[in-house]
Amino acid sequence: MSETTPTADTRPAEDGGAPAPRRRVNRREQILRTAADAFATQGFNNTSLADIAAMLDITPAGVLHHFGSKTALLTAVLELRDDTDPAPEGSRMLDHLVATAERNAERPGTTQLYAVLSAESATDRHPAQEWFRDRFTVLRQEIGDAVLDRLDPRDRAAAATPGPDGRTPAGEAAAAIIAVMDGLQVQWLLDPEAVDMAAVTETVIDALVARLSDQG
Amino acid sequence: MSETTPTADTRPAEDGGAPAPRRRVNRREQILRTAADAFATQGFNNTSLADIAAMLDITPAGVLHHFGSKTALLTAVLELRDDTDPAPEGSRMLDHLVATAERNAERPGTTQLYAVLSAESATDRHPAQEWFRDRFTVLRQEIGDAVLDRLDPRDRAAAATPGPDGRTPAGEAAAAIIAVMDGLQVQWLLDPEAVDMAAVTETVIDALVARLSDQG
DNA sequence: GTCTATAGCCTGATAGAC
DNA sequence: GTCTATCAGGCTATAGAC
Repeated sequence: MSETTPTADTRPAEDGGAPAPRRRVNRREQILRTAADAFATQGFNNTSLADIAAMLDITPAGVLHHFGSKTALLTAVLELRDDTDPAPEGSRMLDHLVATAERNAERPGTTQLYAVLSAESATDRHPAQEWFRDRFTVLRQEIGDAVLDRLDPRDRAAAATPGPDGRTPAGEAAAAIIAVMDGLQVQWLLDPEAVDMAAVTETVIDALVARLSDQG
Repeated sequence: MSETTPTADTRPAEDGGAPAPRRRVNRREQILRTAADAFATQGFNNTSLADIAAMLDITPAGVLHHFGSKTALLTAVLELRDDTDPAPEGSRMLDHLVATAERNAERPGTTQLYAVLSAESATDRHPAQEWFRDRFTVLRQEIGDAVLDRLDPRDRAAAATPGPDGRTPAGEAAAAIIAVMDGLQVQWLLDPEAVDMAAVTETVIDALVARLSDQG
């Protein structure tokens, strides 16, 4: 996934055996990080190329050179995330989610980026619409599996059985867990003192798992 | 809350005893509905006064005449809601929430309006920030009370007891319920087939109430 | 009370310099 | 490969016509 193509600066220095100090990374990546920051704090629609350009002391067209369009820049920003967030498989993933909620409270920027953009993407013909739809589909699947993994084996079959609408109880629990995390982010961004994202996430996961275990 | 000031058209007709047919309502309200629609489908930042004006066959300035600024128009749109959504008190409110989720699936416009705007409001200095912060505060309180109301009396004290951070278990459950509803809306807007908002909302409410009952 | 004309700024993107 | 100059169009809001 590495869009991180090194420039000449990353070559070993010719004047010695020491590794090059990487004074300046690729301009492209510099723009990417700046844009992520701007989209997070202002939303995509409300951020202009001029805003981003100004932070880097170049002109808007300078930004466009590297990405071609504002939409392409957004796509690149969203894909940036995949590198930095490795999710474990199986039932440990649920613990990972709680840890993520905890970490999110320390990184308001990233939290804001996804909370704001995911909702914004639900508007007509938004460029990030497909990206978020796919992301939610994958997440529901993965977290649904993780929920099944945590269940007692004899409860597992029932939770994995689709109803007439094709949805499984485990899948619905997954949708709920994702929804709680996203919804809490908005509440927390507006009023950090009012909610404890990690604690509430954990409570909901436990409550849902307990419910899937009690059914019989 | 009635901003609905009737115009001359709503006077009883002078030519007979029959009530006036109200052919045309206040222009202001006409604009309000159109704006709500536009904000819902495009987001606030991505909607121009020209968009709204075009739907009414007037100029952007014609819109501004009635509200003074685009921000004021947004505020008016948000306050419109209060008229049409009476929430019952007590534990019946939880049933009302499930019913609301069900109704939301039939009104994509309104659903989108609040899902998109609430997240968008979490960006820097957004004009609707205070409105949504207050709204969430009130909702957490009301739904927290409703949760307490549904509990068995002997579980109630524990659920209403604040921890060291000042938050009560019932309040956290309330935050979770609101979060689930909001988060589900985004998933549903992006992929209506993938989630059943009402069913999942009900599941989460039941699971959380059960958990608050089981604690001892 | 209702709205248009117009101003003045800001937008994303193309064409082309180095 | 990196970026600036420039453009045509869109933006909100003021001033004032009816």
